Amino acid sequence: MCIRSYRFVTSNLVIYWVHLCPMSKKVRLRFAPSPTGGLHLGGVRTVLYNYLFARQHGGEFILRIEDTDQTRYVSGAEEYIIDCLKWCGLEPDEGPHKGGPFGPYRQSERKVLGIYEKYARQLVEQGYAYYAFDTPEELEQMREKFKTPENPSPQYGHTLRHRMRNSLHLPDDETQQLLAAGTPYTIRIKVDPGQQISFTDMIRGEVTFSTDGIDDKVLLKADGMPTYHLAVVVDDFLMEISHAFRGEEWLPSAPVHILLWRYLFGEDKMPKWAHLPLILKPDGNGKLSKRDGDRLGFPVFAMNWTDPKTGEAATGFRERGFLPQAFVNLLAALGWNDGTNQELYTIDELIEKFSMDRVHKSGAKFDFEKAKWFNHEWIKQLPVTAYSPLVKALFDEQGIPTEATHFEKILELVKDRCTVLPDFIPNAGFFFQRPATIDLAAFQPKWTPAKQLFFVELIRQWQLEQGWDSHTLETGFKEMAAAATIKPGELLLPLRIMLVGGKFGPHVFDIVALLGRQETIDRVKHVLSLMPA
RNA sequence: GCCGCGUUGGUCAAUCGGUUAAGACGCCUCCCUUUCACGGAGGAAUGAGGGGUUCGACUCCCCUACGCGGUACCA
Repeated sequence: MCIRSYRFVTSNLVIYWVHLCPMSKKVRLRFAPSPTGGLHLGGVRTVLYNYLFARQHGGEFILRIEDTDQTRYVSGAEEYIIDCLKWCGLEPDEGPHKGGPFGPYRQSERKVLGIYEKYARQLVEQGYAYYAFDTPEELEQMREKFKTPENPSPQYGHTLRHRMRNSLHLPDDETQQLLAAGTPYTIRIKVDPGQQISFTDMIRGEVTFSTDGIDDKVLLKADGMPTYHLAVVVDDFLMEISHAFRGEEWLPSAPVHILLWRYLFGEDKMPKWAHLPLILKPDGNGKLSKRDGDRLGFPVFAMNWTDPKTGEAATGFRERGFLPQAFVNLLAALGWNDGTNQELYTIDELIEKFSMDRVHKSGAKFDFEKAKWFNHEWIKQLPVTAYSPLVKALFDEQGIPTEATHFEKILELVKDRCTVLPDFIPNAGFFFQRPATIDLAAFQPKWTPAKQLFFVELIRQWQLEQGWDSHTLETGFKEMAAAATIKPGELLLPLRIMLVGGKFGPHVFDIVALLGRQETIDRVKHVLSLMPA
């Protein structure tokens, strides 16, 4: 990049640019999920904050698939994640699905290239890591053996590693023999006690850990795959990541990553870290999980997800009838605000106003009521053309014909009363097909022959009616009511019920106008025929 | 157990040492609407506890409690 700029820039500026180049790192962020299942609310929010920061700084947003655990790999999960990002409008600039200059973007493919192994061996040579030959069973025995009430989970670290089978404590020739014999091994980082490791988190400020409590994490697994710890730092370096935003659950392992940066690439090249607060379950405590959604009746995944192994299905916000604009908006607001009273933001406004230092430190309980409020607001504010195809698809699914020419006018008329997209069905369905049930009981007790007569006369009038707009229809109706000496209120409710089937819906004469002359008359006639003469 | 992070109404939250401690969701009341919503006007409801520092603490420090996260050849 520097070289390319060189040609187009005057010599004075070149000096400036070349001088600045190593310092002013291009802004590059990444979302690095494991393809193990549905994309959780918290995951999408992590994506969002990454995306907003990247866009705000004219940088790039990268998708990297961390599929280093073959036992947890779920087929289809990667495509699903990509689809979710697309639905949310948070599309990466680089990723496994579209390539880019820093590929491959799947860690399993990068592993084949020997990338991680190279760095793992380098660490061993430098004395920062070592070979460990302990089998899973041996590790289990160790944990069992050294477990005490005070220390229920003994760690493989400076206090215990001398009792284990590793290149640090085995005689050199034995290590060489084991290696030569092809004995399975892992490579573990050697963490020396007695050091303080500090770093500045963009949300939390300075955070300090002592190496005393950090174990010798496995870097390279026996199958040759890197663990997360090795893979993130190697890939963040190789992909020139400038800022790494991830969930708070990673905070405790940050010191391991910092050590790795120090040993491998230099701490000065390390991305700036931010550990995002968790999204908590609405009741009680703890991380929001899919189970909470099932239990409390709301989605936690962005889109529908069915686990291919278990067949277990989970509904998504999309299928529940959320608009992506609302989904992104509500996620942005969960843990961040700009200090004003504004709550509704477009993605462009978010890009402009988002700032990491206004992200909360503490987790937020998810409130589905508030989430629905956001959606409701977006349905009301957006022009119906923004979502009418989605609504049409919903009607199609229900087998409700929507050939009516006024489709969008109808949606416009009822959108204020729709919180999620499927709400359009009960609120607008009666425009397209006659109500399945008619709440006769609501007006039958007060029904009189005079009213019956009024409606018969009304039909006759409407057949002759010149104009067919809401206002003239209403005045005509009221005049007739006056002539019949019946209070309009006595007639309005029956009319409404004849047309929509119940006590709901927009202004009656708006309905009459949109329904059209023939259909309105037919519906009135039909109900009249149901009434005792 | 140990390590780390956190703690303002039921929930999301503003405040960055001096305010009657905003606003939103939800809830309640009223108005509008001869339906139901939308909308409008009100209302109830908050700084975990204890010590400091300070003329003054929700804001700064310490302790305690509580919660969360981590403590895997999972991410």
